Amino acid sequence: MTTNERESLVTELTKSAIPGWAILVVRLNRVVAERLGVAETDVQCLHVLDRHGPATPGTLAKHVKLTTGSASRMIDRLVAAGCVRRVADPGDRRRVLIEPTQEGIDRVGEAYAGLVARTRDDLAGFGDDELATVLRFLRTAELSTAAEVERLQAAPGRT
Amino acid sequence: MTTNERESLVTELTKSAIPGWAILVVRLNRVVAERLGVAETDVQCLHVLDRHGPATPGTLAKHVKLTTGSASRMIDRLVAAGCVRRVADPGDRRRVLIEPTQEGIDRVGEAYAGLVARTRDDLAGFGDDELATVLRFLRTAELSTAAEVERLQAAPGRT
DNA sequence: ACAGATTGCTGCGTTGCGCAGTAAAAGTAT
DNA sequence: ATACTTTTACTGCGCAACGCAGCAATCTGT
Repeated sequence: MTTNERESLVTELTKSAIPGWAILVVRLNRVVAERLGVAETDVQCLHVLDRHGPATPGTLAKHVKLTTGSASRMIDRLVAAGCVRRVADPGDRRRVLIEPTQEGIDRVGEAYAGLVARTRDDLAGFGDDELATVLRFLRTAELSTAAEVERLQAAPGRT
Repeated sequence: MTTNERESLVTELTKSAIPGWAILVVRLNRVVAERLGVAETDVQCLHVLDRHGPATPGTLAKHVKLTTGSASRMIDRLVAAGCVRRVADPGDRRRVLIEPTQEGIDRVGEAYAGLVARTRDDLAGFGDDELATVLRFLRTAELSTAAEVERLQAAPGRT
């Protein structure tokens, strides 16, 4: 039966392939943080800035799941590392906008250059429609993962 | 030109889709660790045990990129949390094998049950051949990421 | 103008981690 | 058989990241 073959494919994806890659993604994050000389959370912060543009410390704290106090320290580290810069918000003088410096952008880009090159090589083995399929999968997976993160954070106790 | 379309696909994958999902994977790891009441590294250890079976503290330390001393503490935490158990190796009395307990397996399974369910729903929107494509991509990505992690760890300074 | 909410920033304690050192067991050479 | 080296896992110690609680500055609504 083809339904069994499909089921085994789905199981292998959810139980093996996706977790298998996820383990390495977390580990890569750790190695990159060490290389950049910042904490793991700081790397996440840089990614958020890269994807969503400048943000306030409070917004960043929510994105990387930190308290505002810890976010202040995180920003201190990133400023000390020369990766970001604090900019006063002219409209609201309480607010401070965090934006990446060119040096920070370059440093992150260099750290991931090797992986990007490898990935480009990998993708050469896929057809155009296959690339579209992979992209579609990644987008949906991102949404589902985001939703699950949100749910788990909201859920108070066990289950 | 179709080569430009393909190039934009590749760029979107390497610069947006893959990092976008990776951010959430790291964040999910953090949330799951909080839920299980252990450190983030401990969750990685549980994944390694789940994928490769029982291992010694030294092996686990290498897999999660920790010193043997820190691995001892990590195992202490996991034992205290009821997730793993120390078993003496009869062949080599120096060695200790770490194996997950049933409770640990169940706890981890429950933590990821929601995401697995969502992912299964997502995969329902893909054809059989598309699932095979996604699986193939994830496997190659896992290998490339592993190679890059290895390289970055081996590389001493900048670059 | 006044009260309350929002935003970001500091002490303090907790905890995870690396480093250095230790003990026990296995391997190896004379 | 004995002595030396290697391997494996486990402890003090210091450092750093994080949460919590509190604070000052600023904005907003009446």
